[in-house]
Amino acid sequence: MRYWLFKSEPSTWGWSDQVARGAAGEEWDGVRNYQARNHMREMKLGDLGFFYHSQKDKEIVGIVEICAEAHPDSSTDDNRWECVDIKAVRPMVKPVSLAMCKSDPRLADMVLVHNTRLSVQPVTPQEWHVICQLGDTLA
DNA sequence: GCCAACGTTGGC
DNA sequence: GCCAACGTTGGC
Repeated sequence: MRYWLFKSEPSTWGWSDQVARGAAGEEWDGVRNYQARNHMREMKLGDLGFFYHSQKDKEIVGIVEICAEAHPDSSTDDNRWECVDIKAVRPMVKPVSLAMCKSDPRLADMVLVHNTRLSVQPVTPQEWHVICQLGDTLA
């Protein structure tokens, strides 16, 4: 089991949109970055991820689960691009802000802290548990 | 709104 | 194959 982080601008696709899809989940489409795509190719059914709001909020707001492994991105005919499907599992009891991540020494090496532009990122198990604690949320 | 970081494109 | 120019993202 591995852990991930999905970044989205809430005005485009936010946590409430994700929750509205329910158990059916939704394609994480539109990614046009090789690093991000490669991470999605590594994802397995049942892997968990954080859902992060970029721009205005800058905080981790929920937990999602991979409900379909990598497949062609239906938003393009270009077969280079693939995506996974994710479904909402539960919200963070308390959102964990970027500022909190930056100020916690245990999260100093987190990709989110230091490669702000990558939209799909790996999260280590240690980082996963620290953030769940900060968010008062069940890992 | 600005700017730094990063990825991509295209000329050579 | 290198590198300058350009576009995009996202934090501040």
